[in-house]
Amino acid sequence: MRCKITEFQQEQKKRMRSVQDAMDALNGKWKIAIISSICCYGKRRFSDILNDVEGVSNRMLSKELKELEINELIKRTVLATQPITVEYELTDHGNTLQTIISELSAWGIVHRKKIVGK
Amino acid sequence: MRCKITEFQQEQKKRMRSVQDAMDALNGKWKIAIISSICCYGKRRFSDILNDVEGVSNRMLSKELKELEINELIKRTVLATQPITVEYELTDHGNTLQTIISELSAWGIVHRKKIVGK
DNA sequence: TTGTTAAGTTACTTTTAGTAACTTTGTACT
DNA sequence: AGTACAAAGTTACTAAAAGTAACTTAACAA
Repeated sequence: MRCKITEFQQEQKKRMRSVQDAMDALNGKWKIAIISSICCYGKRRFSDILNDVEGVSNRMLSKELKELEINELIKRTVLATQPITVEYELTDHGNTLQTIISELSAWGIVHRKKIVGK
Repeated sequence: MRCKITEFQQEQKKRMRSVQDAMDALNGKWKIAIISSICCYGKRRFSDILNDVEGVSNRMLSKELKELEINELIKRTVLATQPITVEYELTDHGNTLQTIISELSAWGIVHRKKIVGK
């Protein structure tokens, strides 16, 4: 019987847990795409994001934006225009995702070449 | 009427598309966690991954592993032990996800401090 | 003969995502 | 005055994905 967990194994457990913590905030089919839309432009309105993110519906966009707001990754601002527009932007915390998104983008290009575009 | 799409906008579109390409390969609640389990240990058996990834069921693990194999991110090897064991390891292509996973792990730690562990 | 192990699969239920139509508020057109 | 349109959603309903629990297969050990 194993009585002592190695330091290495404990490290892996921590690593696994933190990866899951990240994914809990970013799960859902559209979140990363939504963040990258907002990220690219700085500020972005509901209908702009709806256009940027191919395939997302207004229902899903609304839902995912709410969850991103709860996780303090984006900030929602209602503008007193006519008709009203709503602007979304990344919080400082949301901005810390920039490197991850850049790398995902780079990886996506390689992956498409390898799998999709054979 | 806008007749010319700016170069900047075209760049963003490409960026968005490649992010989606990446996410298409990595979607599903458990894929990233599964990859990081295999990645940490080099080679990992079905039951090991089942243990590493907290909350995943054997049904889901089986399904996600199949999809990862289709996307050529992991390699499956049946060993002639008794009872048979199956080893999973990252392909070269799968290994290119290492930096993304490390960054997700680092981000997850920061995020937990900010949101969960307040 | 019964039990155990690894790596799954099957049948069934619950949760999540997708679709399409509707809402609200003010402005512009006829 | 009546109709239409726009932005940012919401609602009711359907389809797809994920979760649960029990079952399978093959070989070996008690």
